[in-house]
Amino acid sequence: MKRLEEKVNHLLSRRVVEIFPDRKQLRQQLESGQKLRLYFGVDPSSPTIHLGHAVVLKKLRQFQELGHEVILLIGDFTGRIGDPSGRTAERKPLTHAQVLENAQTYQEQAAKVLSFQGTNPAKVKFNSAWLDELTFKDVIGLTSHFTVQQMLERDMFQTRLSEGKPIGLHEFLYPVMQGYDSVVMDVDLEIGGTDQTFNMLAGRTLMAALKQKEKFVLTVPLLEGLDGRKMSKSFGNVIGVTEKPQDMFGKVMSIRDELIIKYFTLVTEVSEEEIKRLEAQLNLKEVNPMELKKKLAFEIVKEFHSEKEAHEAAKEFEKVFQKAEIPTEMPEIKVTENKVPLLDLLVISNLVVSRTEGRRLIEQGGVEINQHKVTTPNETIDLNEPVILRIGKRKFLRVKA
RNA sequence: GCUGGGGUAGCUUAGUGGAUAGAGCAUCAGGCUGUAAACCUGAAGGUUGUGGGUUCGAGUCCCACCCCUGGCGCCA
Repeated sequence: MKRLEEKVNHLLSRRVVEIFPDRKQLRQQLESGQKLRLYFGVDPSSPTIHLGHAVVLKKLRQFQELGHEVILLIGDFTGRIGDPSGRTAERKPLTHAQVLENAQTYQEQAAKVLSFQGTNPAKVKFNSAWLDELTFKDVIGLTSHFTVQQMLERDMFQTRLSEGKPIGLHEFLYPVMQGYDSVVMDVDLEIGGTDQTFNMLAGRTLMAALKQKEKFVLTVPLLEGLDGRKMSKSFGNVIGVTEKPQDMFGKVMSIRDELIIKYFTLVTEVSEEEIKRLEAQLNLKEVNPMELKKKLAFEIVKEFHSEKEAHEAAKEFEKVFQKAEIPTEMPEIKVTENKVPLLDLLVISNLVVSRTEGRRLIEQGGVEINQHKVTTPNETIDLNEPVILRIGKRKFLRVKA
């Protein structure tokens, strides 16, 4: 029993921001040994599951390991309507085929963290299964459980109201839809990022009204992306869970120092005591943050790939970026001529979109051939021997005749 | 029905009828570094919502249309 208490403690502390209605009640339920049904809903608009999602998935995984029933809900219906919480007005409606395809890759990606096999496999559901079936009458019935005042409490709406910006009526329906998900699946708990708090709480309202039942809500912290803003596809600052070890390692190395500890806490399994120790070292400047980041990158690659690949990625990183050597592997193209103008080569190989861009990069000193900076744009390359092209810091290409 | 604001780069926007439409953020490259961040240098990015008109000359003025949007009225 002691062990269960410890696990529950851990479950409800790390990677947790808030618990509704309160932590104590959820703790009691969990300690009683009762199995809960819980879910996390993802928006299928972007095909990548990134480390931000992984934080939530890890929380689900913990519940899964304790024997609770976990559901990954694909918001395919919601995805087809468009997301109101951003001001991204237009969002291409997804076709049914696209949704299925996304769902497939979602599950594959989520499988990096969650288990979909074995004794207590996580389930995948689609909310179109029930949302498509609702009649207008049903919808009105659902909305009658909310007041406009409740909806307006939402920060986002308050802000827009005071700025005189529009609020679409349909935007009030999103929380209602999400809430209905909870009711249909009859869950005991919903987990999501703090940005979803309002929507998840709407589920509590509906659950109480329609099923006279308590639904817990647990929020996890949002993970900042490479540049410190919220990790989001539209900012281009994401690290995908299925990215190649090399890319993953490199991207982690490029996060700002202030995020190191947060990343350790949220996306690795390094113990909290160890993290505290690292944080102290960092604060006392006993360690070069770069070294710590290498450890972080290693842990993350290990987490999503394997220890072996993490070692390799670390080695490769040191080789290419710290010792400025040539990577062991790189893409390769073959050309038919023995002598090719450099600008043509850059365009053919898709390293640049136009000759102008290629010229610019060369003039700025961003192009190397066999580790020598190219200085003149109108150079012709002799391909009797294969050459190695480098554009910027990261792009390499081997060219053969 | 009445009325106000707006549409210029991926985003936010500046721009008296007068030169090649300018800036910040984001992007890309270089420098400094630790592939950090910040900073410095440089670059790319535009059919100025659409179509007409006036003019030597229109982002700017006129007309029509399209799109976004605030408010009022109509329901006591």
